[in-house]
Amino acid sequence: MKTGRPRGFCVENALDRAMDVFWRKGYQGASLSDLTEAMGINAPSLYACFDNKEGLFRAVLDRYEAAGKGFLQEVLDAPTSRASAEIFLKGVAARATDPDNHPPGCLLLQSGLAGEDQRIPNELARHRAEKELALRERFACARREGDLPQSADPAALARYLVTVANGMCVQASAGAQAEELQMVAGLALAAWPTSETAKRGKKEKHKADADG
Amino acid sequence: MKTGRPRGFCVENALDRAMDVFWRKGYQGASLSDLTEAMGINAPSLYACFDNKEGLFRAVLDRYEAAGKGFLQEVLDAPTSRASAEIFLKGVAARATDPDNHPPGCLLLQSGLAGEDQRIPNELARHRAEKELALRERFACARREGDLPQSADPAALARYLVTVANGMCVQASAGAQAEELQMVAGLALAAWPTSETAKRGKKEKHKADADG
DNA sequence: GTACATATGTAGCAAGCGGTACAAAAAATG
DNA sequence: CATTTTTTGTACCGCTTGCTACATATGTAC
Repeated sequence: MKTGRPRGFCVENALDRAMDVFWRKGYQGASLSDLTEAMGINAPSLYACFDNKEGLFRAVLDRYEAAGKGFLQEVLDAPTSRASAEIFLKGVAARATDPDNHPPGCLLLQSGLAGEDQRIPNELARHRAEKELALRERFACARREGDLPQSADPAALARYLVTVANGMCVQASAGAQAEELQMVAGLALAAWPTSETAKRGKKEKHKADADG
Repeated sequence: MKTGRPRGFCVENALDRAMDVFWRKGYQGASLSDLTEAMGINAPSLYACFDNKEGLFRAVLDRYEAAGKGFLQEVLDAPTSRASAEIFLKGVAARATDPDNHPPGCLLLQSGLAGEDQRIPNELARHRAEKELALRERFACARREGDLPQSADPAALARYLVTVANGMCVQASAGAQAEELQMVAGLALAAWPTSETAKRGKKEKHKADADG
């Protein structure tokens, strides 16, 4: 058994409180006093557990990513690339405007696009890029399987989706409503390329209409 | 003639230097020392001219908006809504990745989505919303004139465009290349609704093909 | 019990923050 | 010339920042 005085607070609860502060105020805007007050602990406890402010932030980031892992998997597991795109965009729209749970927007953007040094912005960009990569591989696979036309560019499609998603998060942080973002998601999906088989289907239907 | 010792620096040059600092470091991340050093002046000169840090930032914002006014007008003056959308998205892609002139991304996002108090984020959101409004009115006009189908929603289309634009700026700040964003713009434009006349034109062409 | 290991609260550190007091400097006005 | 008005550089203010020294509290191991 581990010896020593036991920790007097729940790490996960504390991380959730800290996440809320970083989310609302950004990395730089969140002061140690803000954080310790929200977490209900004193500075030495924070430093003993997370080393420093950046360590705390990275722990928050890990927890954030863990919480979003299920959603990403749901997106990747969708039967078609089109379904993946739809679940992704509509899910982001819903999650970015979820009234309880979290502030509007996305922690990966709110906490800092820019900073006195670039380390945190870079870290956040890395996390975002990971998801873009996952989508790209999903779509590359879809193209190999004929679910996407050969003319489709998996990298471009993935980039397009995360671009729209990031934009929706910006809109959400500025007060956009869930329904408004759902409409954006719907519009964005209209750009999705039609698969070869679907194209053929359409052509045949047209031909049938003309013949009939 | 105005009496007193003349100002020893060019206000517009100083604002450009300050803009660069705010752009790269964000509002909070830009310290007074950073700003005065970049502007080549001492603190008292800054305070005499711009009141305080927030005053300087608002002056920078005004200058930023003035510089972008021509581009916005070009977008609104385009002959069709579709052309407006294309000029807008491709222009944003180009401007967000312009290597000289400015850091990558967009000042209205880089300088702060979140902050210790919400005043700057709100101000930035207001500026972004202004452009969305201008686009909405452009598209509402286009619908009245038959350039957009009656089924099209001008507000949704405007929101969609600024969402994609904001997303592209996020991508640019994370290092995305100009060509990559141009592809995103191209994809996003594929979602643009077809006008009634264009639809009719297509149908007639199909009919002609079938007839021929 | 005693010894040890870890966590906690108080109190405070050096450094940097946004902002300013003050006197010298540089122009127009008479 | 002296006067007035504004800007400039130096030097500094009070405050907050991220962070820590230190003594005490609270657990396990023996």
